[in-house]
Amino acid sequence: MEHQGAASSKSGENVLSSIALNDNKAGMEGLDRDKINKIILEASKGSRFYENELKKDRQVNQRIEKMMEQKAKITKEQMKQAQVEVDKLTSELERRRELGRVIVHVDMDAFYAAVEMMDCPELKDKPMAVGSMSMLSTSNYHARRFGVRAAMPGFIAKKLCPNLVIVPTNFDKYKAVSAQVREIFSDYDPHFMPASLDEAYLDMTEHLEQRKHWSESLRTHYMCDAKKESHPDVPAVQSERDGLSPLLFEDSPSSSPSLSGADGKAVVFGTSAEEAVREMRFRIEQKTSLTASAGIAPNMMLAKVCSDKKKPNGQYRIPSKRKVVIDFIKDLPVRKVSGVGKVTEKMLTALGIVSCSQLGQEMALLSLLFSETSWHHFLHISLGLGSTYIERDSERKSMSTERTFAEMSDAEEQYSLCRELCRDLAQDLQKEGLKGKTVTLKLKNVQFEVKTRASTLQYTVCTEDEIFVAAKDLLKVEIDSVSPQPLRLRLMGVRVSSFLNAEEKKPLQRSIMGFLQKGGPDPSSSVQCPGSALKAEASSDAISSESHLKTTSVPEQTLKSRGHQQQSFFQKAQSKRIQQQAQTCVNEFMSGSATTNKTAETADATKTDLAITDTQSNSTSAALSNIQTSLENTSTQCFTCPVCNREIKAANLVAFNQHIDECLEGSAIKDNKVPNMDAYPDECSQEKRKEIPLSSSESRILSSKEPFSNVEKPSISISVPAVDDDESCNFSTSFFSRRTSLSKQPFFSHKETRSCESSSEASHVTRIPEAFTVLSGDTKGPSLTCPVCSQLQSTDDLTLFNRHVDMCLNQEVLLEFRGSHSHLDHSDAPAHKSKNCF
DNA sequence: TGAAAAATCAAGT
DNA sequence: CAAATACTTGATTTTTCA
Repeated sequence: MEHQGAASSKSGENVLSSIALNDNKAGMEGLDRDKINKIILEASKGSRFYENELKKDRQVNQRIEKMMEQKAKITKEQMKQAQVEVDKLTSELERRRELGRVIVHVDMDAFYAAVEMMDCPELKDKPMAVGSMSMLSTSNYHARRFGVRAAMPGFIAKKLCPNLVIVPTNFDKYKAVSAQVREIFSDYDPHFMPASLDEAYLDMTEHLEQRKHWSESLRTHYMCDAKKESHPDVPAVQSERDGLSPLLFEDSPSSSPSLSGADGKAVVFGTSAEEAVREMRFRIEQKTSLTASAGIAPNMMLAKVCSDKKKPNGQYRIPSKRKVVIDFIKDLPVRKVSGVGKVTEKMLTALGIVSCSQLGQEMALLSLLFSETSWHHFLHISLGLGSTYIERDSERKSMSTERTFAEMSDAEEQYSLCRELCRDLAQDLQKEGLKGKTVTLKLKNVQFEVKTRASTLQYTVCTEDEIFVAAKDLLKVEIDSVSPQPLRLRLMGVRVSSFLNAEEKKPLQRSIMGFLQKGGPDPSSSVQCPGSALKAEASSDAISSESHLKTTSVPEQTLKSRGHQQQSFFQKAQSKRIQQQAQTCVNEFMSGSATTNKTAETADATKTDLAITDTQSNSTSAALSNIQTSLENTSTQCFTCPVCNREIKAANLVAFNQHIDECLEGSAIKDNKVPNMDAYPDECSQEKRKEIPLSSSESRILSSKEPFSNVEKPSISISVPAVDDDESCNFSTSFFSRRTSLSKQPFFSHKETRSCESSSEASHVTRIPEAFTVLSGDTKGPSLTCPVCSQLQSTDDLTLFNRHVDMCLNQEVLLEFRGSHSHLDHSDAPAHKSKNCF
């Protein structure tokens, strides 16, 4: 009732607040706001976008209503209590108030637009904006007079200002200019914090301390020149003529009297904070011919507000005195403070709070209505407090990419786009050498409703294929959930997060066994070529010091702490191959079947949670038998023993595995590296799996609750229902792990484990295998044996050795696909990169 | 009850 | 010729699920 509906019905302006013009920004004074809002509304009304905005607005109103109900229930007693707590915290904060630092926030004026105008002087007299017809990033001050501003779609801007020139964004250009500006920043604070390309926080305290003793010459700067150096290809516009900010305003306020000099003239700056900042801005302008605004204050929050105060091309300072700060805060609208957005503003307004002093007065109430973090934030604001310590480069937490497009309803197309996004993202990730465990898919349908779906894997990913495997599953679930209707999308995005933190990134001098066993890539060195998950694994760990070669086990603690996420190098390699194989099978099935539901996921190696049981639907069994058949087709011929490297003709895998076992027994025992195998129960006899966990649960390398199941089987399990105990023995995908628990078990099945065993739930405990070692004999001299081709390598350089193993493994992958799967009509390309998965 | 997922808010362009 | 509202990141809050 008292809460305004989506649109307030007062005097002519019934425009959604979210759509309406925000004219509190610089360059927007004295506009005909009503007229502008009317045009915006006309252009928006009835659109799906607008409808969604209405919907969101209603949601906010509901929240407000809830809040008001809560407020009504608050008792006097509660308020009193709350007030006590607020007062307590207030005096605590007051006691700790820090006024000793000089924090500066610098913000370039209409940055992108200014750069574009510099590059193309014809633009400088015209209203222009940077962006596209669908969205503007920023506009010049000319255009702002028409109400054209950042975050406004271009086609609406055109209605406001038909002559508007829209220039596409050119980030490389902005970055280059930004770099020049940052050079100057670092003269005043080497640890400055960039907030974006055109914004930064500086702590000038130290600089000012030193500056006091600087001679005049150190504070003298000259007009021009630098500009030409920095922009050799750009005509130096006409800044020489006007002195200041010719690009933005003819009537540019000359903020520093000392600046009105002629070309080449020396300008001397004083030692105060204001003078230093003025100097900095002067240098920025001389160097780039662009202007900046700045705020000087005792903390970041205030500095940020200040930099907006005298925009453009001005600066404002709040002296470091408590009283001045309080006065400044008094009438400041809360919305001006960074961190208070549209929604918070609206909620506060509903409580009658607009200014910061009102905020302070209502703190007791707010502490009862908002979360602790929220009201603490509010309290800081109301006291004029903010951070006085500028954080250095904090670690990135996520990376994503998303795209908007014309309606897309075709699933095939959607998968293909999804892959494309994964590819782009993988590229970016690899540029920074990052790998993350969580993959998030973002979808926006044509009604503008946004959905995100995430899945956290047991290991880190960074390649196109790895990300896609997870992303496509998430997508599939969504497609299935509305089928047979199509998903009608207008945006799709993929994000990777949960990067390993610095701790986990520590290379942790690992033993060669650790490397083989757990094989986790060291993300800090995992700059790998796209699509080659295998590669980096080897290189990253190649550094393991030789002195560790003899180590035969990794301390339990270490294993626990480093987590379950890691597969061994070989496990990964194998699981990858298996994955591809499975995928191919499934693809085949899918392409030949009308039932596209549910089955694909069963074959997927990395999905985390699904488990298919034998109670599944017909289509599932169909898929399985199909997979089985196609596997059988390729399973009965010739095998290469990875130990003796000979071609072995075997009737079945059991026979072949027996051969390998014999081979191994021979060499391992000889090397005296075999632990007492009897200590470990024979897994085969325990495990008679009656189900086929083709699913993702198989891919759980380790569950966090099973700290020691580190050698659990990775990746996919395409196992076959237990028929005959012996025959159904599981052929582990995990190379080493199986040695440990199954001396009788096959060790490496030719066509990669068409069946496998033990899902992560397996109760047995597998030990770190000391059995298998790449060391043969002494640790002196070249003595490394490749576990794939089984040949003694003539090097003891681990890097070289690993490279060799890599080659071996990759070769196999290629061979496999060339050979065994040529009969598949729909097979994926060998290593990676098949555009369509379904 | 706690972690993961999902949604929401906010900030910059 | 008409239609047409972005992208990236971090933080916080809410929901869900075991």
